[in-house]
Amino acid sequence: MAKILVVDDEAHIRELIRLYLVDEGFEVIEKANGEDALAYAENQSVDLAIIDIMMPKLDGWDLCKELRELDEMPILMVTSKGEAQDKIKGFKLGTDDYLVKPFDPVELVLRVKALLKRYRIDASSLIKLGSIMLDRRTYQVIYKDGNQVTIPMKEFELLYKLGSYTNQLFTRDHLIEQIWGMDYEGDERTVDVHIKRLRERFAEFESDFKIVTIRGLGYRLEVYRD
Amino acid sequence: MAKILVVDDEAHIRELIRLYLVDEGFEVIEKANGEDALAYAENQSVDLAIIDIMMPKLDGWDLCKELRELDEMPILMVTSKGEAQDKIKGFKLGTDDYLVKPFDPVELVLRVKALLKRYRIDASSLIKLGSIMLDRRTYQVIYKDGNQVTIPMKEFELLYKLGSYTNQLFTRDHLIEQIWGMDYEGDERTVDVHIKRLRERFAEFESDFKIVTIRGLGYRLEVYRD
DNA sequence: CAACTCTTTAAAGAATCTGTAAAAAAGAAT
DNA sequence: ATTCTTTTTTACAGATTCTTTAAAGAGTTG
Repeated sequence: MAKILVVDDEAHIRELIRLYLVDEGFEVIEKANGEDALAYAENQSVDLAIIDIMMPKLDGWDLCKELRELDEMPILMVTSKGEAQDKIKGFKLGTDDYLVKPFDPVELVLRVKALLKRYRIDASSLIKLGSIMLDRRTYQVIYKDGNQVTIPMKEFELLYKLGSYTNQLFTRDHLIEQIWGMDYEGDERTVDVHIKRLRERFAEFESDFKIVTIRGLGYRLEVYRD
Repeated sequence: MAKILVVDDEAHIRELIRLYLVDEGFEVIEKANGEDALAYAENQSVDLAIIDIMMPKLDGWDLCKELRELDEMPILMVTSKGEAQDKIKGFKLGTDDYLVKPFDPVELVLRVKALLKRYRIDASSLIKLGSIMLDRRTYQVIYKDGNQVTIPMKEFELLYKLGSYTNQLFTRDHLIEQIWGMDYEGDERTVDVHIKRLRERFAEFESDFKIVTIRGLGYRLEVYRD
């Protein structure tokens, strides 16, 4: 399920949000201030962020801006009453939706779901590639017999990305931007090497799925069975 | 490419927007009022809408609301100066972005692209030639059974070009200019060789489509069935 | 710190694609 | 029927792109 970052300095508000979201099967990460939230998002992927505007250290708007630079994720702002002016500001910064405190938690859940849908984010963190599965939460490969194995991070991310959109072409550019980050300076051939290792590692599953080279363009993952 | 609905009662604004968008390869549908726009969107699929707020009949906000109910499409609002209040209203209705007139067309294009990316929309340009299809995004041939195959780039481009305007004559000159670039120095016969390769590759689909030689002039692609 | 794994780089080796040139075939024209 | 023009076919060499390998660098762990 989707991982949601909840940033608010009031613990009871976070608790309230968490309760409702967890109930819907979402994974919730709580942070009390923008700084902690940013530090987390820099290392871990987050599918959606719910951010309170008024916060110590890094405030909601700045966090929003920073997150936007990290990744194209949907952001839901929470404002206190009487901050109308802030709405416009948020609008400009590219917030996707907002709620005014006090809000109905049910509406929060609805909006979260709508945003995930709008961003075409597939909530499940489990991907099935023929007889194996990839679990994004643990970065593990799960075999049919239930065996779980950890594989190198980059390899996992690459396979996971390709597997998230089977049959779709990914250019090396695109993969590097998505996995290594847009500021990556290195060689494009790095992708090739990881692809090679994945092919090697999963050679025995050739009849389940295969990474296909599209000459001059990139790679594509084909799945042959469920 | 993505199809964009432009709704504005001022013809010259529509014209301006159209010029820039078409230049980027988008397909543009112009409508002068909300009613016409809605009627269109109800029957034809649209990837993104650019809507002016002030319009006769059905105004921008109402159109926005109606479109939202039709389909989850990104909407870019265009406001005239001094309608600050409207921004908040639009925000609530779930507009995705906005621009204030007069705007820089280049920025419009940037925002359109950002929205399409955010919504994960990349309207692929598919061409159908009898029982096979060509996907420009991936440079691949898609067979009826769903099999996707990569063919050499130049061959693909040639077939794609011919297939984009079936039955229309293309001189070698024209093809070279379009595919190889106007600065291409090489021999015209190169086209012939690629045509030969295409004919060979798709020999089994002769009853679907065929590349016909027009002696002394060039080539033409005929399609025999849908 | 030494051993380990993971990641990246660099470069050689493979595979594939592309353009050329020339021979063969086909189509017009005389 | 012969000649001329244009297209098709063939084969190959050069160019481009991908794969593989090996080794260095970075980061971790005992």
